[in-house]
Amino acid sequence: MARAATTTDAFNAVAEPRRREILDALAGGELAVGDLTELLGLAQPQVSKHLRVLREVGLVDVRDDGRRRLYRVNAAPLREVHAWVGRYERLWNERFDLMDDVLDELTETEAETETRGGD
Amino acid sequence: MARAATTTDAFNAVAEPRRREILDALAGGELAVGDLTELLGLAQPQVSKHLRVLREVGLVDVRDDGRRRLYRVNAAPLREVHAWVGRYERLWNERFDLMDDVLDELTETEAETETRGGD
DNA sequence: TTGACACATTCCCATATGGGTATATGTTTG
DNA sequence: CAAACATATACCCATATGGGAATGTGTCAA
Repeated sequence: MARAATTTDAFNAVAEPRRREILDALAGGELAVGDLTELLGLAQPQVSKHLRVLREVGLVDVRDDGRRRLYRVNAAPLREVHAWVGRYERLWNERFDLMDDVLDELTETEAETETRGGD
Repeated sequence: MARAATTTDAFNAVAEPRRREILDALAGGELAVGDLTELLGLAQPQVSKHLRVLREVGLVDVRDDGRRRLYRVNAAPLREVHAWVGRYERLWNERFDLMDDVLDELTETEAETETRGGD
């Protein structure tokens, strides 16, 4: 099997930096494809393709406006991502507590070393 | 260019469900590779390869214990993910508020419709 | 030292990717 | 209608993937 499709879920869709940029841009409100190509400095077909992926996982909605298509964010699929990552919030805090302990120990060790006159 | 490497960052590393399972398993504490293969029902080489990816993005640390290798979570790299997704929390809530509005409107419409005696 | 054990690495392969470029579809204007 | 504009799709390609299977590396026991 190969890597899971980018359209599998929000996790995969959002792993691509360009798609995160698109969502960030759309966070301010509806934008047309042309606006996005300009903002991202990316060619139009690529933008359209990224938007397709985002649409397929439900991260954006489209609306027709004459010959343009206005895209807007639908953050709902990000809830799952947020929920999963959120479960680790406690862990990375603990991690930093541990880090502090280690740093303290290092400081003590250095103090001892200096007392002994170096290695 | 092809898709970004899974070892590029936590976003990409965590897009793979198996790797999320591994992290979930390790959330309870240190585990050896063998424990993980059993828990995930995945072959040992595959587990080792997933662990390599997780190591390369700093999501796990290793420790030697005789002929086994104990892995533990290091959630720090998930902070960035959490931070990015977190910016959309307000948006998906707004989204649900809008949904509520829509539902209200629908209810009203139905009420009218019933008053008028159906469609 | 040999064998058993635990894990890492290598090779093979079908697959989807993302960018580039060209072209199709659809809409507005003249 | 044709031309211009906005967007979507199709195609080509180098690349990394993740699983399967085989093998390499290092550690413990007899």
